[in-house]
Parts: sequence; structure tokens; C-alpha cells
Amino acid sequence: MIKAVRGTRDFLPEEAERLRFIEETALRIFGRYGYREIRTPLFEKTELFSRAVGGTTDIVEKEMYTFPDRNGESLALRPEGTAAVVRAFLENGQTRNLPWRVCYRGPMFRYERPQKGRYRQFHQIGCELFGPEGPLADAEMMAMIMAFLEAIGLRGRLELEINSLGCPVCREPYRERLVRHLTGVRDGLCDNCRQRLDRNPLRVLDCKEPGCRELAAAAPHLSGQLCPACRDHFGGLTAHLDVLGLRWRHNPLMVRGLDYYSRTAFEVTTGDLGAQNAVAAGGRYDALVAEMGGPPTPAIGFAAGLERLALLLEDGVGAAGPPDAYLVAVEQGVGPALVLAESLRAAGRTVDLNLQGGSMKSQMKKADRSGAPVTLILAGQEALDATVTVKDMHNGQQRVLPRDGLLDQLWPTTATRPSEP
RNA sequence: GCGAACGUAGCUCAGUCGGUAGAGCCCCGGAUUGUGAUUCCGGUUGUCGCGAGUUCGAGUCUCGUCGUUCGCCCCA
Repeated sequence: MIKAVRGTRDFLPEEAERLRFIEETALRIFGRYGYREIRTPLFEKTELFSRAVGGTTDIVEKEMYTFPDRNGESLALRPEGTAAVVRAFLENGQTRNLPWRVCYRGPMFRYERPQKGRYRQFHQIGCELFGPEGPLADAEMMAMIMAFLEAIGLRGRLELEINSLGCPVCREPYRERLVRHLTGVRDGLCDNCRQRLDRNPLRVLDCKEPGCRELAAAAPHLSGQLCPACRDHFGGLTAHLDVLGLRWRHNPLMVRGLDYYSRTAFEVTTGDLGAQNAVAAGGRYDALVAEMGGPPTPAIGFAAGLERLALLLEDGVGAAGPPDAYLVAVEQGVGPALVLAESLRAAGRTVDLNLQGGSMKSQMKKADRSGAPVTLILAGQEALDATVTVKDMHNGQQRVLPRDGLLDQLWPTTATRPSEP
């Protein structure tokens, strides 16, 4: 039997509905802030990602699904969403249409070791905002994310962590200073961090080895070395968050994995997902648009992982409810039942028509399991006199009604609205 | 890429010292006429992940492999 590829999975209806609930809630909330959906291709030229995400990041170095196109050009399945949005922003001439707010959703692909909440094809929903430079944009985005998480019922279990990664003006001097400091204690670092020291020293800061953590805590933090502009930006952000009453925590050791981040970085974390503690993360990438060949344009964005959010939701959240009615059809009632089902559906009702046949008894069992509040029975007698037997599944009472006008009898139009208008 | 645990019915699991595979749930049928849930009766369900090896004999022991989970790494 052929199985799904490692790290990929099926979402059966209950789970697919949960993802849809999360996505639709997100799009609704984001829409209130002016974000509109953008759809970009699932694959791009490999070079787009290696330039935007950073050639020395793990994502680009060892996690991308790359393949040669038939003409020999190297393509890659997208490992994240921002690069393509920046590309689309430039390619479609939106640089003078600021602020430009877009959100995206869909699958991303990374060749990683699968774990709970971590897949090779996973799904993100995220937003990108181009133009605004000040911390007001940062604060608004975080408020929006928290409003979204509130709307899906998760806010109380999550924490907002923020940090500033500085800008080119202050990061380079800091980087040198950090390298000097860490080189002095090099022997105390783990093997991994000794390599990081040369390649990406900032990452030593969020190593989980106890020894490294101690040394990292004692090392100079960027937050103390920020240039005045970055310090003001970060101070402005925290002030705005306080005005909003949002709980936040400054994590001076937080480092983002992608090269393009600058100044504000943030994560929404949970303690309920083992090693995969981030459910949403993002930050400012003020230099990226220019690096990609566009006019200097500050920008900020984030992405949330749908699988991780879905894991945190209670069972049944977002799942479709039972049908409005179950239709049992036997003998001569089958034809009229099909017609009746269609007319009820045309009026917006969800109707589960028994297609398998079987005895009245077995059909009633199916009706019970469907969860429908009423069962409609159409057999020989009802077929003859243009009626239908209506059974209330909660109290077992039933009555015989004419099929003509059944809709108004069962669901008076003023009392309830169809579940699917 | 590294380390560890686990893979038995659709699901959750048991399976002793190596001796031809089990429970509960689910599902299906029945308990007189065309009526669900509760109850009772009956029934179906297996490549013991896959492949080698040891053995008279392997679900059980050994090796390999694939997958899942946990940790590392990284990240949403």
C-alpha cells in the first residue's frame, strides 16, 4: 500500500474544518485591519529564497526542496512566505502604493525531521505590511495577532515575546563585541556554538545547552548596545503595547532564524507543544526590499503555523455541525425523497439523504448517528398521499405532514435562518 | 544530520518462558408488521509495519529497513 510521503499528512474532514475555521477567522480579523489576500506561486526560482532568506541559514542550506526545471533552471518549493510577497510587491509595481497590506495562507515546504507540530509540508497564514517605519505599525500588528488568537480561543495560553535585533548601524559593532566576548569563553561553549561563533554568532544566544545559556546570559546583550534610533523604536513599541494593555515580555536572547529581520522581532509561544513552542513569529525587515532591488521600503510581517494552532484547539472546535434533517427513504418513497431532499437543500437546509437503502430500522440507526434533530421518513404510504412523517429525534414524537409547505412547517422563516444561506 | 522509545483488528490496547492471535469500542444482523438511543442475542474484522536471520517452531529473540513519537538541531 502506498503511503503519504514522510512529513506530509492528510487532514480528514474534522481537521480540515478546523483549519478552515482558523483561516477564516484570521482572514476576517486581518481584514478589519485592512489586509487583503494575495496568492503567490508555491514555487519560485531558488535564488529568490537564497537571497531573501539568507544563504547561510539552515532553511536555505539544507531544508529547501529544490529541483531543476526542464530548462535546467533551479526552482524551489517555498519554505516561507515573505520572499515571494516581496517579489510580488516589486514585480507588480506596488512600491508607490503605500501602505501595502497583504496576507497569505497556504502550504510551505521544508525538509526537516518530522515531529509533533512539525511537518515537511506545513501550513502558514501570515501578513506583510510595507511602508510604515515607526513602532505604531509593529504594535498594531501584534494587537491584530492577539485579536486573532483571542477569536480562536487561545489567547490565555500564549505569551508574547519581543526583542530588538538592531539595524546595520548598531548590529555590526555589537556582533564584533559579542564575538570578542564569546571567543574569550570559547572552551565553555558546546561544539555547535563554537561553529556558530564563526558563522552566525547571534545564534549562540538562544542555544539550549545549559552551559551556553549561562555564558549567553553573561554576554553583552544587544538591547544595551542599540543605536539611539533603534532604542527609540523599541521604546515606542513597548509604550504602544502598554497603552493597548497587551502583556509582553522582553526576551533579549531571542534571535530570528532568517537573515532579513531587523529591529523588532517577536514570537507568540506556548508551553503545550514540546520543543515546538512558537505558534506565530515575525519581525521587521526594513532592508529587504532594497536588497531585492526595490526602493528602500520599511516593512514588517509575521506568520502563524496552522497545524500548531490546530493542536491547541479543543476537539470539535470549528467542526461542521450535524445536518438539519436526515431523510429515510424506503420502497416507493425513494423517488419522492430525492425530490424532497433537493427542494429543502435549494432552500438552504442541510439534508442527509440515505443512499444505502436497507431496512427502516437500519436507516433509523443512521439517522440517529447523523445527529440530525429531525428525521423525515418517506415510505410507501407517504409516497401515495404526498406526505412525509416527521420524527423529533429528541423526544421520539412524530407526526405526518403534507410535503407541500413542509419547509415552513419545520423551519418558520422568521424564527431561524438556514445554516447555509 | 544525531540519540532514544514505539509499530498487533477501523480505533484504544493485551499477548506470560518462543508453541498456530485476544479484549473493549466501532461496524453489521436479529429480538413478528414501517421507527433510532438503552438492553439482550449473534456475527465480520489481522501481510502481528516490511525484509532477512536464528530455531523443529518467531507477534515474542537478532540484524536491517520504513514509519511515528520524544529529545538535539532548526523552526510556524
